[in-house]
Amino acid sequence: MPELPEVEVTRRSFAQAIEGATVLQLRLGKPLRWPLGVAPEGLLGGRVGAVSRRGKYLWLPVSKPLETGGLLMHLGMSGSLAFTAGVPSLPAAGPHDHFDLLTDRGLLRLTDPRRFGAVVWSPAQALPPAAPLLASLGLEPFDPRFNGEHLRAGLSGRRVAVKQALLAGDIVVGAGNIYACEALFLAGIDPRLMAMKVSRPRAERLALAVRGVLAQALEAGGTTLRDFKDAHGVAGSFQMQVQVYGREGQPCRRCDTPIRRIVQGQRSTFFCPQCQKK
DNA sequence: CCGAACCCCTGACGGC
DNA sequence: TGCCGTCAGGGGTTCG
Repeated sequence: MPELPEVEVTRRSFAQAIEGATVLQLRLGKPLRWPLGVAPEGLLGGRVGAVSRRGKYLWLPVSKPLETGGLLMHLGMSGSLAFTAGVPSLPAAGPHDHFDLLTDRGLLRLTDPRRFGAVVWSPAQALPPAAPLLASLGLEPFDPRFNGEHLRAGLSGRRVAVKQALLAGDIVVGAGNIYACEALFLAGIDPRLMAMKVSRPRAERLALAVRGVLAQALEAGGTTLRDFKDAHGVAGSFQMQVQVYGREGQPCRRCDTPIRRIVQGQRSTFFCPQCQKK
């Protein structure tokens, strides 16, 4: 469910509140994608640092006098984080609450029905770029180095559809299924176009569209199609601005042609057959 | 190395 | 109501 804007909105909604907190208790529910990788007691007494983000991963540093590391968290398809200030002890956990970090500032709780999400301990001081999970990630969309040239270089030589190349996340991170569809619409590019056939000027447009749509979504607090909420339970509103995603059969907002839905790499793609060209 | 298929898991929804 | 197929905002792993 969460793409970069939702993850970043989540991060911003609790980073300040939890920074400097002391870990009092850690409770695990059902297993997530991978084991935590550290004994929960090992984090007790640790101090929470500044929460950061890489792609759709959150990094929550926890330092102790003798050891230091952090929690690398991913929300998968159905995960969300909630931070409740001033919780004195662990409240009862629901069937989908799989990770609770109780601190002296409040409770950080990961709820994830499908359990595609993850919380993994990494014994690193800062967000570890070499961590296996992060090693092959592309540039951040707001990194000044992410531009049309970078995108064109990343797409070159690839025989997959441009939509799938965007989703792969090794050129630029953060655009998931919604925003990849939206960016391709904004750039006027048919999602089925082979990646290597995207011209230089179109790569420029696409880079701007990717960055633009993610920025807009961020500003709108993310997209809430069904259940996204930030760490304080606030929903996003970008769904109001969506041009193609989830709009199969409905008229294109620009030209009235019915939006089409196709399947690429086992995932739905929505596009306007009139506005988006090969 | 690349690309495609498969898989993890649960819930919601539409059709019969 | 109940059952079944389909779909879902991600992405690592495996196979050809």
